[in-house]
Amino acid sequence: MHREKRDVAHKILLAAVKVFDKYGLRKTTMRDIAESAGMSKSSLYYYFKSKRDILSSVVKQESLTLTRKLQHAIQQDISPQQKLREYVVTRMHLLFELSVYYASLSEAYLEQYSFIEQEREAFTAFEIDAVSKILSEGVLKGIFRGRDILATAKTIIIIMKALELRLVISKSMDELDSTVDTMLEILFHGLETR
Amino acid sequence: MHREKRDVAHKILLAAVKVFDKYGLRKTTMRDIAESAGMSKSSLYYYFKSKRDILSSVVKQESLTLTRKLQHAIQQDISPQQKLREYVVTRMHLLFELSVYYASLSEAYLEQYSFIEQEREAFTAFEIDAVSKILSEGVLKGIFRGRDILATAKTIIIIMKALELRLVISKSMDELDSTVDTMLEILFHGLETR
DNA sequence: GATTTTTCGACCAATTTAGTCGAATTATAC
DNA sequence: GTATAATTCGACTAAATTGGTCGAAAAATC
Repeated sequence: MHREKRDVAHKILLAAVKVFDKYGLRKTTMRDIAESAGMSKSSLYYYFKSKRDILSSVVKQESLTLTRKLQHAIQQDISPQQKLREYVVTRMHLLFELSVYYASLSEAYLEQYSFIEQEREAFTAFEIDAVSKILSEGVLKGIFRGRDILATAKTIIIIMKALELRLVISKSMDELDSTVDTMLEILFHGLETR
Repeated sequence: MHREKRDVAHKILLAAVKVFDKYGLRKTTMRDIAESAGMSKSSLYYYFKSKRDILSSVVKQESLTLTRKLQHAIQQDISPQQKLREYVVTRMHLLFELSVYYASLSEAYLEQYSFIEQEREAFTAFEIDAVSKILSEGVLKGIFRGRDILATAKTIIIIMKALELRLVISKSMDELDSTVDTMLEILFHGLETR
């Protein structure tokens, strides 16, 4: 019974993602989610206490997927350059897939939800940590210059945010990958010791 | 002054298409259109008397583009098979571009608007006429079998409606084209005199 | 067949909606 | 310049839609 309750809750979240994708976060109503999940609006409230709660659950779920997969991508036994490349590419592909999370980072109307702001900050902290570690490792191995690592990490994250814009992504994924290649090429030759 | 009034009206329609695309027909509000057009909601009513009027104008405009380009595609001096191919391919590409028109054909909520129903019927009539003519020409030239042309045309239109589903289209356009090729291959060998 | 879990229709207050109107602003004509 | 016409907009309304509640009906479990 506990099992089943969780299953229904999960089904609702899947339905929510579907309509969030379709209409955007702001335009999606509880009625939309209910219809998509194939149940009445009232029943939704048996599993979630508000629309905010549903959105929060979706965001938390996608957030977990994102950080887990990013973490995994950079724990491979590869060079710091390859790690940075893996991080950037994986990050972009995931942000494209995890569309609700992406929207939560970019849609202005969400400022009303404090948990979104928290999530944004937590993710930024995660990114700074992850990129810094890659840079540190590169410096230790004599591959990257021993610059101010924190500042460098923040710069790289800013560049990634630029790449993440839907404008860039709306082209094909292959094209995106080669854009990343080019960018990383430039980035590396600025970073590596000569 | 007459000139400028039409320009503003046109600007509003472009803005409307943008937000219709973004939110869908049902979810788009006059406020959304006004914001997208960079003017106040009230001003919209100086140019259009209702949301229905705006939607109607967009649909009529796209409808004209669609039928004009389809007409043009089959007036080339090519074989009946090539004409049929041109028609199917052009139709699909256009329905993808003319997204509001596409939505107007498929979104259930629009049943409330009678002009949409009229438009659907008019387009179907256009299609039956166009495809029938291609088939007739083929029969005259001894290329297609002399079957019941109307029934055959209707069947082809049904097949096109299946291809038009966003499911198929969401793959790449190239893939779509080759799907069409394959389909037409099969279709022709059933139609041509052997 | 009693009890607990789950679903839902009816309902509510608050917000948002399409659409109106008259006054303010701007452009045009004289 | 100033009268006149074209255009914009803020304030407003009535109706529809919104997120959310509640208690009764179904289903599932015991």
